[in-house]
Amino acid sequence: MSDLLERLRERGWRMTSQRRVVAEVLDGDHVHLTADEVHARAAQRLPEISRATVYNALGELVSLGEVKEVSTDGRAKRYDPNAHHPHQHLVCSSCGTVRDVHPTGNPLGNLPSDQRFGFTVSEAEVTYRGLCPSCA
Amino acid sequence: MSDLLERLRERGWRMTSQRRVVAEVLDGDHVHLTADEVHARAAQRLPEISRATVYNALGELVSLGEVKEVSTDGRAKRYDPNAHHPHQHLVCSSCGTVRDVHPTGNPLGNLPSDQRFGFTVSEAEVTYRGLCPSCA
DNA sequence: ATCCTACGATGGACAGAGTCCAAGTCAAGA
DNA sequence: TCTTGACTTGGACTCTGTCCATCGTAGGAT
Repeated sequence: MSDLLERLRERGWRMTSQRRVVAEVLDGDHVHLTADEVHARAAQRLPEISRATVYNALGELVSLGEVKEVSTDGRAKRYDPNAHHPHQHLVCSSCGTVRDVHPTGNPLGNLPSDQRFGFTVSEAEVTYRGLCPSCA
Repeated sequence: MSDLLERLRERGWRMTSQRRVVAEVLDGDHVHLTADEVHARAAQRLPEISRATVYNALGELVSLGEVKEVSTDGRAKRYDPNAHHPHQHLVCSSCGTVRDVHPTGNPLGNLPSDQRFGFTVSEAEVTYRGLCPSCA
């Protein structure tokens, strides 16, 4: 882990204290923070950091493919740094907790060509919903 | 089709002109309108209808299980009246168009119990993404 | 057919998430 | 150390959705 900073530097991402803090907050496995949560954690280390900067940094990390945007409900998007390891999400319908899961099979394979309607399909995103142990 | 009104009446849904118009706008297959789009279409027939009323009606239709809420991106939710026929969605990453699709297999079956982490999993939602013919 | 009343509609204020912009600041190459 | 283009800031703004007090009306009761 924690080679996120490393990779970003190698890719020529201009490093500022704000960007470093955002990347550090996101680094790790099973992290699914909202932009506001990222901002709150970043602000613990760098109190003056602004929301706009956090949104900018997150947007760039997404463009760079280092972080994935996940919208599990209609509420705030979550940012998942585990972008290099394909996985799906299991979401608690009650409290919103998110777990990374690895289903069997390839979801893209389940869409026959007569169901693609001329689309160039590039991705299949599966969201499992249910109640987590604490909420059940 | 168009027995949506019928079903609602049978279920004792108090019928007002506003609710009727909302239900009529939503009736049909392959309809995936946002709340604002529903409001706009409803307002063509009933100019004074308010946004709050549309949101109320949509919320109730969802509670009644007659309409499904779909959040394909982080933006506005879409309302899918095709709730009685299980299906998944194919979304254009560029223009946001949504198509109903019927993949093979049962997505819930692809999540082995050692990947459920104690959750009571009740639903699997698959979103295929790609470019539609016009955007490709 | 008319009356009652509880349920529904209205619209304006409010809230949460996210974007935009002009002005100030700074990382990093020369 | 200097320079400059890229980055940051904070406040205003947009979009989506919710809330609430007040008014209107569907539909059962008479």
